[in-house]
This record gives sequence, structure tokens and C-alpha cells, in this order.
Amino acid sequence: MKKGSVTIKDVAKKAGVSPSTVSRVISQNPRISKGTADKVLQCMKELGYYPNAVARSLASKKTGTVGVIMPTSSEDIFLNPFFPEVLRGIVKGASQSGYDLLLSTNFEKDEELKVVENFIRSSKVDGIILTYSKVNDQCIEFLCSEDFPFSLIGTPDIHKEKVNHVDNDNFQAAYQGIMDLIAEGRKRIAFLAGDKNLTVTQMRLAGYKEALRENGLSFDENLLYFGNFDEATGNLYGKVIAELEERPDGIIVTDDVIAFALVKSLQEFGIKIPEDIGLVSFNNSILAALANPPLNSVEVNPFKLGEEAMNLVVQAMTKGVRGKRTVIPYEIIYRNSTGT
Amino acid sequence: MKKGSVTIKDVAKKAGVSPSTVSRVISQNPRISKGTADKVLQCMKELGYYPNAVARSLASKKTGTVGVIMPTSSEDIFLNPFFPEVLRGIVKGASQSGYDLLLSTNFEKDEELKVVENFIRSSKVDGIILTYSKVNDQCIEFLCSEDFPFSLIGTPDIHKEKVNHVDNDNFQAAYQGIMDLIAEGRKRIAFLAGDKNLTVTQMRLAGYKEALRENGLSFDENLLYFGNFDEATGNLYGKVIAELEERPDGIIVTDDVIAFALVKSLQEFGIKIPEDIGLVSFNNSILAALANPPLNSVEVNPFKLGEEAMNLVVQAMTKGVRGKRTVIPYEIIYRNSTGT
DNA sequence: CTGAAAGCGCTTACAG
DNA sequence: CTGAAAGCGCTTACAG
Repeated sequence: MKKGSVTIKDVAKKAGVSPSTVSRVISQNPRISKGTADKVLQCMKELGYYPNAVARSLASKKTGTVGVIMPTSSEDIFLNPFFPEVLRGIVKGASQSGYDLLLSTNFEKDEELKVVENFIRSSKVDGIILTYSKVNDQCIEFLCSEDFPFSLIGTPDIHKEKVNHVDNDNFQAAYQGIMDLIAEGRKRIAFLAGDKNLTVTQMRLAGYKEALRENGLSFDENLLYFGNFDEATGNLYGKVIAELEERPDGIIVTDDVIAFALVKSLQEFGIKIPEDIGLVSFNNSILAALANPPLNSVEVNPFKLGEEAMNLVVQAMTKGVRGKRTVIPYEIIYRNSTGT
Repeated sequence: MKKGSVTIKDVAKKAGVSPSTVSRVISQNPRISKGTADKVLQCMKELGYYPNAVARSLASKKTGTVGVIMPTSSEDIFLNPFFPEVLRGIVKGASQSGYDLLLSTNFEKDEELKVVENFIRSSKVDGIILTYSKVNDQCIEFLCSEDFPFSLIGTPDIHKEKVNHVDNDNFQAAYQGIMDLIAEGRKRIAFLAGDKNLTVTQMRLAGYKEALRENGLSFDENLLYFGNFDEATGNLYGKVIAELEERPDGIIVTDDVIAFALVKSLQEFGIKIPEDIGLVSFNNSILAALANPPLNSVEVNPFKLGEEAMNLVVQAMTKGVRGKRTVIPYEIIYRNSTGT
């Protein structure tokens, strides 16, 4: 902070009013007469006055900032194009509502809770956005126990009635994806996901199971694969699946990065996509379009997810809204990876 | 902020010391005796005390946070994989040095200066990171005039002796890229960049010119192309170049997203890469590897750029360092797009 | 090694 | 509509 910067007192003196009055014109208190307000405003301008946000925060007990909890940045998931888009949406929401954004700096794994606690306990933020949702998330637990305003991108598996969250209908998206595969005559469909402990994985898994069930297809534990959101996972399971005695004829993959690598890997083993194995993926990143064949992929609108997450914290902070769920429509982008 | 949270006074009372003393143990002042320190620490733990960051900031005139100015988020450049990597590096640096990160929320264009002014004038940050550097940047101008601690990713074209910055040797990288093209017998080499007003563009352009000059190749204004960091730009100039009477036989492109689209576009016009036109690109994103043919691309190490940018602001804030330049090595990743 | 006191720059009942 | 006063929760010379 710059020394000797002009304060509310300087403005008050110059305008011939009390500091209280200056404070009131800053906060646009309607009970100030137009005359004094104009005079004060004029003086503020002449002195180059700028309210000190820190002092304001201390006195008002409001920071005007929202903490954004991103995935641990040492992990691959941070690089998935999904998150920059989410962040863009959050930024848009923030710029509209006038909030600042404090970014989580958890570089190491499993530090999210520490970051959340720190943000709250040391009074750095008025609200929090959790940009992804894990199964049995300690952050959710903590935030709910404090009744601290926050929103979640994804669907919580606990305290659902208390947490504002925005998500796609991932059950339905997976269900529909599987139905498409089945419509093409696929009967033995595998499920490949990035992280078993994300609730999104669980929802999609549920949709997958339901579609199988409705079509009288048996559910096989052995066709469930989990890993990370990276190419390595795709490569790994390409080999695993290629070496299977009884291969699946369809796969649903929860992320394009994985799907892209998977397809390449399968092809190296001489497996043809979509002839031998049909495939649906998620996130509709550029990789889905670039794959050969181009992949059917579910557009989840991460930008809107982020924007809405911001709206939801704001509602939590300003109106005490809790437990509100917003659903962002998904769309399956059809290309050539399912069949026909 | 939670009402009735425990303050330094509560701790002081319980420990039977003065608030000053408690404050000193928080800041680990060495002049406090081990005995009292332990006693106070114990009381803090028992009461669940957590220092209020806002009050600390106000009293100490330090916020412990750094403002990060990202590209306007409504623009494509925000989505370029370069920036998430930069951000990851910044987060790593921040988590090591203990600073918080306040993110710019400039969604609309040309608002960076407003954001910077706001961060500084309202005392929200102790330092600033500019994640990209424009020609004649008003933010740099402002920050220098205030002598406010900041660092820049890229090379400033003004006040170079005052600004801490980290960059690759982009002159050399471009120079070397062109030399490679020339070594393959290319004689008419075009230059395609994303934004003319970034200093990185200017540096690379200079390297390009120098390489031409040294090899006695004439410089042709008409072979300079500028646009945005998006596919549209690549597509556009693919058509433009295809329709040229006298086509280039080599191109240097400052970003893989553009290069990727350009290659596809040129190929649609029956132009063969690298046979007809050799190509070098920058940023070594996944697209460079996926292109057909895979593209030679310059790895610029965005993660390290971000990490070092954080180090540089810290040095600016804590030690008053100014005008320090750090160079991050680049590496040309050779694939099949240049020739042979 | 420790304490009393002033102060950081605001906001906000309270009173008029 | 406006002011005086207390207070937000810390830090930091100053003094001992």
C-alpha cells in the first residue's frame, strides 16, 4: 500500500463534512442529499480518492471476494480444457456481479480442505466455489457445518438439500449415450472414467447401468475401468481391452483426452473404430473433433457451469439461498464413432 | 465473516499476556521467550484461534496477495493451452512463497488497466503479474510510474530497465526456426502471428528478419500475416496463401492452434506439407503432435514462465528488485513439418 | 522480553 | 439529512 494515500478524512475535510457522510456517499446511501453528495464526489475526484478495500472489509465484515477452489494444480486434470472454460465462466459471472476472485493455491494433493479453511477462518472471502465435486467431499462437509455460502459445480452426494450446485444431467447424458450405442446393435458395453471418486463419474455410471438394465443387457464389473484424466489412462486401457478374450463392442468414456488416446491405442492393436468398437465420449473438446474417426462427444457447456456457479454463490451470500440446483443442458455431438 | 469469532484479545486474556505479545508470537517475533510463546500457542489452539487476515493487512499495510492479470476472458487467447500452464506455474510459485492470488476479472476487452488500477488503488494486492506483454502497454506505464512491484511474462518494449520480466529468447527461437527452414532449401518464407501488438510477436519477427538478412533472402512485407490465436486465423490465411500467385515455400507460425488450422486449410487446397511448404510453429501443444504431418514446434515452457514470474514479483515486493530479466530456455521439438 | 497506546481507514448504530 | 463516537482485529514504535 502506498504511504500517505488520501483517506476518507482528507475528503471530509476538503468537503467540509464528516467522515461518516463521505462514507455514506461512497456506499451510495440514499439518505444523503444530492447537494452534499455532489460536493463530496467532486472532492473525491479532485483528491484522487480511492476507498481502501481492506479497511472497508474490516469495518463491514465483507470482503467482496469469492474463493475459487480449482483442482490440485500438480495434477493433469488442471490442464483439461474443461477447467479454463469453467474459469472463464466464473470470471464472466464475477465481472457482472462485481466480486473479486481469490484463487486456490493448492499445488499438492489433498490440500483443498486446508485452503478452504484458511480462506474462511482468516476471513479472506465471503463465499466459495468448488469447481468439481468428489465423493464424500470433506470441503462440502466443512462448508455445510459452518453454513458458509458456497456453490458447487457438479452434484453433491451429501447434504444435497443444503448445497447450491450446478450440473448437467449426467445420468441422462450417459443413459442416452448408451442407448445410442445399443441402437447400433452394441451388446457388450464398457465404461471408462477418469476418476472414480468424482460424483460425476458415479452419476454417469448410474445412467450406464440403467440403460443396460432397461435393455436386458447384463452388467459386468469387469467392463468398468477407472484412471486419470490423461492420455496414459487411454493408452493403458487400450492395451487392456485389446488383450481381452471377450472384448466389448462399445465403450463410453467420460473424457475426450482419455478417449482420444484410447482410440489410437486400440487402433494400434488393429481394432477398428467404430466397426469393432463403438464409442461415445464427453466434453466435446477439440480432440473429439480431431480424432480419427471424429468422436461422438457430449458437450457439457463448462462456460455456463462456471457462470452459473458464480450466480449461485452470489445468491448464497446475498440472499441466504441454500440447496438450489441448476441444470445446464448437455448436447450429444454426433460424429462417426458410434457406428453407421 | 463469522460473528463472535475468537480474537487476539481472547487469546491474550486466556494466556495472561498482552495482545501485543500474542501478535508477536503470531508473527514469530524472535524476542518472545520460548515459555510465553508456548503458552500462547497452546491457548490459540485451545480456543481455535485464527488470525484475521483483513485486520492484519490493515495494520501492517501488506495484503500477502498478488494480482494476476490474465487475458480478457471473452477472447480466444484465454483458451489457448498456454495460459492454463502459465497459471499452474504461478500457483506453484504462490504455494511455495505463501502468497494468495487475486485473479483479474476483466471479461470485456481493454479493461486490464482498470483492473490493475483498482487492485492497487484499493490496496487489494502487494504485487502484480502481467501474464502477457503488449506493445506500449498502459499497464506497464502505470505500474512503473507508481513504482509498484510487478513482473511481466514476456519482454517489455518500454521501461525495460525497470521491469522484472521472464521470457524465452524469442528472437533466437524464431531465428533458429527460420534457419532450419532455410537449411531445407526454403527461400520464400512467410510469417504468421496471432497478434501484432504482442511484444513476443515483435521479437519473433525481428529474429525472422535477421535470419533472412543473414542468408541474403529478401524481406517481403506481403508475406507477413497477423490475426488471432484461433483456428479461424489459420483457415483464413490457408486460403489467402493458397490463392497467392507466388506462394511461400516455408512458414513460421507463432502458435499451434493457428498452425494446425493452417495446415488443414492448405491441404484442402492440395498443398502438401512439408513438400510444398515447410512449417515451424510455437508452443508445442498437443495439436502440434496430432497434426498431420506432426509439426515442428517450439516448446516455450509456460509452466516455468509462470513459476518464475511469481518469483520475480516476490523479489520485487520483498527486496525491491527491479529490471531483472530471466530467460527460460526454449526447445525446438523436431517432427515432420519442416522437410526431409 | 513484554505492555500500553496509538493507529491502520473504514462502517454503523445512535442521536439529533 | 448529518455528525460524534465506538469499533472492526490486528501491528508496531516507544518505553521499560
